[in-house]
Amino acid sequence: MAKQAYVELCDEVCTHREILEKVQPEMPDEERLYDLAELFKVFGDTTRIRILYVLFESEMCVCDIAALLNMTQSAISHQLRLLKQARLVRSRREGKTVYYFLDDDHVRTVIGQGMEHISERAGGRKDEKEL
Amino acid sequence: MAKQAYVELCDEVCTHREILEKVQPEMPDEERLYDLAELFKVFGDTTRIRILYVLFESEMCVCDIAALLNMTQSAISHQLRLLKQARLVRSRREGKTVYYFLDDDHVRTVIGQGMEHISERAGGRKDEKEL
DNA sequence: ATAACATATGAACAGTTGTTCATATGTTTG
DNA sequence: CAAACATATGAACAACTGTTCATATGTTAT
Repeated sequence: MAKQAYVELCDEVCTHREILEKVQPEMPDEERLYDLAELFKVFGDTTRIRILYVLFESEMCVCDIAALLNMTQSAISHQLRLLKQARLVRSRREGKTVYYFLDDDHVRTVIGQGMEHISERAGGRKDEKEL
Repeated sequence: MAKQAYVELCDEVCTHREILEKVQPEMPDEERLYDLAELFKVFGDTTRIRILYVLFESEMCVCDIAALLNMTQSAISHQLRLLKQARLVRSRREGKTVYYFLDDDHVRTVIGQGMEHISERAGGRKDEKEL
């Protein structure tokens, strides 16, 4: 009922110390897991996803992205800052305008895998291997 | 200042209709982009990331996950529901206990790529190709 | 049927997040 | 320098999210 002190697994029915001993050493540090979640949070917003998609095609300045996505310059600028902090985009200044572009290819892979995943939904996958 | 009616790009300095015409047809439907962001939102939480990592090793019942992560059964159950709705995990009942396991391999790929991305941070990458 | 256990779920509350608005910074041109 | 333009940023507010608590559902054994 209350919080378990150590790691008191549920009765002995379903769980075993064996699992614990197998799983725990494989877990990354708390800090890494936190950073990972922070990274995915950045992907977890429609505006930012749209920005990234736009940048798939070509580098672009802030006001263009704003125009393309039909949003205010301020909103885009705020989001670009987050994308930059997460190292998903970088920027380059040319006179008054600042061009943003994708940082590395993990962005493409991650988004690509995500797209695949949500696409499978529509497809078959009716087979449940359990009862 | 106010919202642009159509797609009025920023002056003519930086932007061009060409870009617009190139980018816009490549953009997925709003609905897909929304679903994609929703998917990544699911990855964007430490608890859920930790659950997924635990399930990398082996299927597991709710109370075991709760014990391993030192969280309440309720909290884990709520999160498992989200993971299930996102089709990242599935479940299988065996008597009183319900076992959860990873649904497909996109989970591994996505998390793997995410890990790679945050790891590069520590590494080199000091080269800025622009001024 | 009742008790015991594993899981699921609704309501509520605190903490977080995305946008807007106003304004600041930085750059170019006159 | 001042004006014009592109971008950045701080404050504030509404909307959303994760946990907790209480309780419901489902399963097994007595």
